[in-house]
Amino acid sequence: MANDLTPPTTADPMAPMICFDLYAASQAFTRVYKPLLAPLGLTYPQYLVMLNLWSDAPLSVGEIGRRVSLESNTLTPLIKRLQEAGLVTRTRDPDDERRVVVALTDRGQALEAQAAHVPGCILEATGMPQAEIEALQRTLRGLTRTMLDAAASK
Amino acid sequence: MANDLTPPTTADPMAPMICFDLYAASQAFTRVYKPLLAPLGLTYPQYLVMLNLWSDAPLSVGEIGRRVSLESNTLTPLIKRLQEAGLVTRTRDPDDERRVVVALTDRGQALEAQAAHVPGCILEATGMPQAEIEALQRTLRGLTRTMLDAAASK
DNA sequence: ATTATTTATATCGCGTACGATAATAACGCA
DNA sequence: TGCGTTATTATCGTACGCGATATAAATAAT
Repeated sequence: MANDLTPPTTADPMAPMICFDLYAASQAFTRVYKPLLAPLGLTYPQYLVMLNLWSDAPLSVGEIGRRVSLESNTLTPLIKRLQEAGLVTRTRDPDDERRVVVALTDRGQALEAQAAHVPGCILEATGMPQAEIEALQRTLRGLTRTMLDAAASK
Repeated sequence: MANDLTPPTTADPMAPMICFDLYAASQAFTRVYKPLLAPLGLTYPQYLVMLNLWSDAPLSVGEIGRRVSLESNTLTPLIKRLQEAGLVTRTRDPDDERRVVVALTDRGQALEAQAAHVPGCILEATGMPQAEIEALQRTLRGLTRTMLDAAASK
């Protein structure tokens, strides 16, 4: 650790931090999403949940969680906020009283049309051709799987 | 055990979400970092701050914020926790009383050696050769810049 | 059938993120 | 000099993200 001549100034401690680059890119997306989603009254995680409901509602809390990689400790309050906003309903599944089924209200359903322009705006903001984006997605998914496996095998 | 990699359904609403892939990859890193940093008593954002202090302490709050892309609303409580842990000191800059200068304590300084193995563990967990990681970093940094420019120009 | 285990949500606490705002110090200029 | 402006940090409120734990329903085991 102690060395008197190595230059700490030239070595940027953030330079090798791939995780930081991922974080920064993710935050940059959030900034682009925010002005698009704010008029709809949605945060980005809420938008991800609504995307899945627009596609496949009704869905249980657990099924939503599997799709957006969140668990009930995050999803329960998030979905309650969507409920308070009048976008979804939460009801116990009669066939399995453990489950809570989330469905769209008319207002929640109607919001889909108002959000239709969002994906195009995001794609445009990336400034990358679709093929390059898909290549990046493949790289990221492979990396994610490798990291999760590493974390699991400990 | 929350995990979904490839969409088995035809119309997966998450499929085109590059932002979600970034988020998932970032979370995967967090899971690998956590068991490495927990013995040091650090969270990942705290580790990023300490990295910069190990390299260039003392640093003002604003300078740290510029390096880790966080502002005082997040950094002030974070650094106070580092202070309560006995790792750093916070003092007003006599030359400019607006600034708060963050410096390392002996314990904070000593922690660098205990964290020396972390970057290597992360690199190993990615399973990617250094060159490929650097290529990914370049892609992400370009994308980040483009997105931030898009957000600013709007 | 009773008990044990698993599954599905919910609750709690801590630590980020971040927009909005406040408080104080330093600076620019008439 | 005085005063408006900018810069730096802190405070507040809302919303995630997640580990740990709790609760209740469904299922498996004995």
